Amino acid sequence: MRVRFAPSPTGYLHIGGLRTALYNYLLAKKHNGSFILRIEDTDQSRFVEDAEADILASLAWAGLQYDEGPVKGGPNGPYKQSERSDRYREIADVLVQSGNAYIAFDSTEEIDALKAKHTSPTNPNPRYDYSTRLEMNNSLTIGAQEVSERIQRGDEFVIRLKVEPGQSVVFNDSVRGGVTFESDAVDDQVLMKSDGLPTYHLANIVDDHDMEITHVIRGEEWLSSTPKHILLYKAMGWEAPQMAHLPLIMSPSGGKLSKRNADTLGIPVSVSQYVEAGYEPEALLNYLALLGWNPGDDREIMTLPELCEAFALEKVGSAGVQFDLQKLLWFNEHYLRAKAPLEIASAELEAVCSRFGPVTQEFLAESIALMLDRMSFSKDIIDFSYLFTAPSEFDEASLAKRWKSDSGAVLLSFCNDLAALSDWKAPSLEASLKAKLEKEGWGMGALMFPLRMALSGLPSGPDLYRLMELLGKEEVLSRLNHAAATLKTDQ
RNA sequence: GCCGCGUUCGUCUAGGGGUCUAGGACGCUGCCCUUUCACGGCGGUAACACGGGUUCAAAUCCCGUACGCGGUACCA
Repeated sequence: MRVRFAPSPTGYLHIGGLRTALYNYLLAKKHNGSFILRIEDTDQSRFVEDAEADILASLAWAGLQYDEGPVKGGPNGPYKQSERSDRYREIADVLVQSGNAYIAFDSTEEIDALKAKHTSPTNPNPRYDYSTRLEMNNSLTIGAQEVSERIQRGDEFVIRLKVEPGQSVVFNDSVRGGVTFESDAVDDQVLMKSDGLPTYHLANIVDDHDMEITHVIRGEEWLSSTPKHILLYKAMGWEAPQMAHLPLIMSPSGGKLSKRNADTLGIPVSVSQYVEAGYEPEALLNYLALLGWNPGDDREIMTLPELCEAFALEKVGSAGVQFDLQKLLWFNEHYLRAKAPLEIASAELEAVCSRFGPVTQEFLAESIALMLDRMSFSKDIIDFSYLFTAPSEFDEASLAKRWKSDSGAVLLSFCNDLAALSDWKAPSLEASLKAKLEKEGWGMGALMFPLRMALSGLPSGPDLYRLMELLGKEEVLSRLNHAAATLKTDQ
């Protein structure tokens, strides 16, 4: 089994593209096959300079390693279509020689004129096909002599697929079952553009054949182009690969998840945006795998090897799927909490230090261990500033409600107990606090709230004893004294 | 317009004639845990697009309608 992911460097890798790559990867690995990466850069006008680098970087980030492809190479290279032009030209010539394709000289103006002529309310999009091609300037209507003269002269021309009407093009799709198109509805697609480069349709089938691709897994937007590809394989006498068209990923507002409608909903569409936002690659992959596929049981949290093991094209759904950022977030939180605090700390150390000054990796790891249950992304740790510096603001609403006139005095009184405490560990701190409550006859809230407020400036947060242990005696006493001094007269 | 594909809780889905008073997950929500919040645990909420068939029996098969999506380029 050999599959390929064939993105076009006309933009950064799209989240839907990553899912297509993932499904290809999963199928290949499931069957011990090869996963090939091919760059389809045949459109010079839409070429984006750093798109290819972004595609490679995004796949690497996701951990989808390809067996053959650009940079890495392989037995069927090159893996960039711009470097395979001769081969496409060769095949195009074969198709013209065999009568399955023809040369056309029509200018854009002439084609526009054809369309204008045939446009009517019942036919809003006239095609260049069997019904109109004899009205045009092509090797079907011009003598062979003149055709070669015009080519000699340097006239621009394209090569079009000659689609004969009256045939049913049938193919089996692994996701959708049998699909039938009538050739009457297929136009004489351009195969070679006037710039000498192939269109997707030609390059794609030539490469898939030459690279011995056995399964084509791609987005549903290609479904209606498939009859052209089937016809092309037939014209060349090549066996077509097994087809599988994946359901499209839709925006919650409807339609394809495009840059525009996703951005307004706060949904990133480029993989690089997910990298930047701090998503864990395992989370994105796991979420994407389940977007249109399921393992056939109730499992949801699955590692890449588990996904490979369970994957089957037959379990891929055929209806479009809506992207749900909230569920992705759930996956992300799950994977984040499964990580070692020290590992997260090493990733975030630089950012934390540059914001708050020197912090040791050990201290950061302990802070993360304390905060992990309330983090969604590893970078969230930086938002808990009170771990690294004394609070400069205190939540006014809860202060007004719960800071009593004696709260400052309560804090100072407890400070005396704490100052005498030698074992600065959470259990001792808890024992000390409870002893204080008992001795003074205070309720839990009378001390807990002022304490939390003084230490973090917030009415809620992590376990206080552990927080106090983490901050250390000196820092805690300093914050308590400061709060008692500054907050006492407010109310 | 034409061609193609699709339609089960708000979302992702299980289901493939009787086991469906339709299961799981996210979300939302109640309770428990807890100094608080979060995490976690236990509950709740909510769906077979519609209309005809076929059948003893239909979410499941067939037809039609509606709706959605894709395509209709010298873009991929």
